[in-house]
Amino acid sequence: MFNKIILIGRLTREPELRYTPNGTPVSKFTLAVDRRVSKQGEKEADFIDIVTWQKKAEVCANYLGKGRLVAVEGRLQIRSYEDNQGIRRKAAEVVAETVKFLDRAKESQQQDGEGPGPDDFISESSYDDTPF
Amino acid sequence: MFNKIILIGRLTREPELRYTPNGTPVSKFTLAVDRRVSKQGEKEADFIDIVTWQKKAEVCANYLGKGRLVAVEGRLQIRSYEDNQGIRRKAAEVVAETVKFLDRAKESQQQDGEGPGPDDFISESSYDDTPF
Amino acid sequence: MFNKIILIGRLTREPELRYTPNGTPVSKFTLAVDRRVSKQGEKEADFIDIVTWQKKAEVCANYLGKGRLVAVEGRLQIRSYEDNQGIRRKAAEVVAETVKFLDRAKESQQQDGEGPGPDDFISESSYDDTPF
Amino acid sequence: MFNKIILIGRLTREPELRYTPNGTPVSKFTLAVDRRVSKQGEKEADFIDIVTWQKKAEVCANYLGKGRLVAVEGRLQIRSYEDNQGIRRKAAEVVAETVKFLDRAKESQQQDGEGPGPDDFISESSYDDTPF
DNA sequence: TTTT
DNA sequence: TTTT
Repeated sequence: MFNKIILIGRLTREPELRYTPNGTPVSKFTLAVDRRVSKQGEKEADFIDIVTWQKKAEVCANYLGKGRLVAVEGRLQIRSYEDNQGIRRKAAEVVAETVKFLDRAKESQQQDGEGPGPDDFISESSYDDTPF
Repeated sequence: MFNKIILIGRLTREPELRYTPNGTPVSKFTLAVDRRVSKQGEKEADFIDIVTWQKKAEVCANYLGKGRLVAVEGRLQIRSYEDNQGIRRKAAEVVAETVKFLDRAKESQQQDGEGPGPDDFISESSYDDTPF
Repeated sequence: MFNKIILIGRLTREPELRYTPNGTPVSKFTLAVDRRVSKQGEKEADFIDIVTWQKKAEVCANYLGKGRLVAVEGRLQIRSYEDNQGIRRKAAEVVAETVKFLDRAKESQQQDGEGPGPDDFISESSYDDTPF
Repeated sequence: MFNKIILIGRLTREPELRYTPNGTPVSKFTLAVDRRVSKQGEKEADFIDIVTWQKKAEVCANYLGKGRLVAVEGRLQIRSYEDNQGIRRKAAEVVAETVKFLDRAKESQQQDGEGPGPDDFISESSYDDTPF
């Protein structure tokens, strides 16, 4: 009925971009979201899978890379499936509605020109091409 | 770094209450969070596991039951573990900081008097006995 | 860059519905959002102005009334204006993207049939007719 | 009953730090939160007042400055008061529970050593000294 | 000005 | 495995 999650964290790897049979772009990446640091100072993190669709998927794949700091707004989705050994598993992933870039790419990471920086927004409404 | 989730949904079962070896109460339940209804009107839901600690755990166990409507605010936690067949699994659960009751218990569900209703809050701060 | 607010509270009055010169429906109402109850038990609330546009505005005006419990998701907007005495004022209002009905209308409040209840959602995406 | 706001924006000025008669630190600053950029590309922002208390107030005053990028989590509070001309006014402000620094201070802004950077959190729970 |  |  209501399902909203907001995360700030860093990408643990390059986003991977795929296309569904009918050509819809999907990109996936994982966010390391640090937990409150404990008194002893050990750093712990939750590694949270993110999925984005459509134009956002392509923008993320083009401009984001390992280590980049982003804010993600979306909903938590739980999928039940069978892995290739026939084991029943559950997957939790955040379907991103908005991905905000909070730092700039390092020189070495840049692919084509500047790309969006900390003042730009990759959101459903601005890049919207969703057919639903 | 930032991890906040807000859910509204219904309990799929009675909360289960346990105690850690040192006596800390923990309660667990599952929330059915309906997704946006599709055009064809089929209802789909995400079944999201919730964990609460301390006093909140006891209040939830005492007053909540199957079918009750609640709002939960907390953080998404991803744990990695090995099940009893030695299979590596990941568990996603929401650690609740606040649980708000959005409807009243049915007559038959009430256990002891009225219990909290839609204007009461079960939160970290109001019932707080956390030692950390 | 990111601006998201989530409120649960009760309407302090009937929503008022207007139309802009070009015919866009706008409805406004105020939400009483109770603060954490203090130890002494005095109840305090924030009275927060809500604005909704388009179809949502009409649905809210048709089905909501004084005392109804709702969840609102939106963004906080600060407008600066001059009142009719020429005094510079600032207005804070929440532009609602989603309004969720969390209780049912009382018999006496119902206008036409049942209307949406605690499992229905009035949201941008479901009732969308926004031209932007 | 539930009141949660999450903002990402930049400080429009240095935070101002005061103390209540009984010595509690309070700091105030304003956040410029850019709205979705319109098609025509004109930049608009909401200027939102933030209040922080206790240790957080001092940390913000010590380490934040004009232009810094932060994430704020808190609740929206509406206060009614009379200004010094006797005009009835309403003030909207966000009482911050958590302030997260999303960029590093510029060389010239640094006051004492490094200070918190994009991986640190100034939150109720970590710096907590609240007597309530 | 305010809701249960 | 699932709630209204």
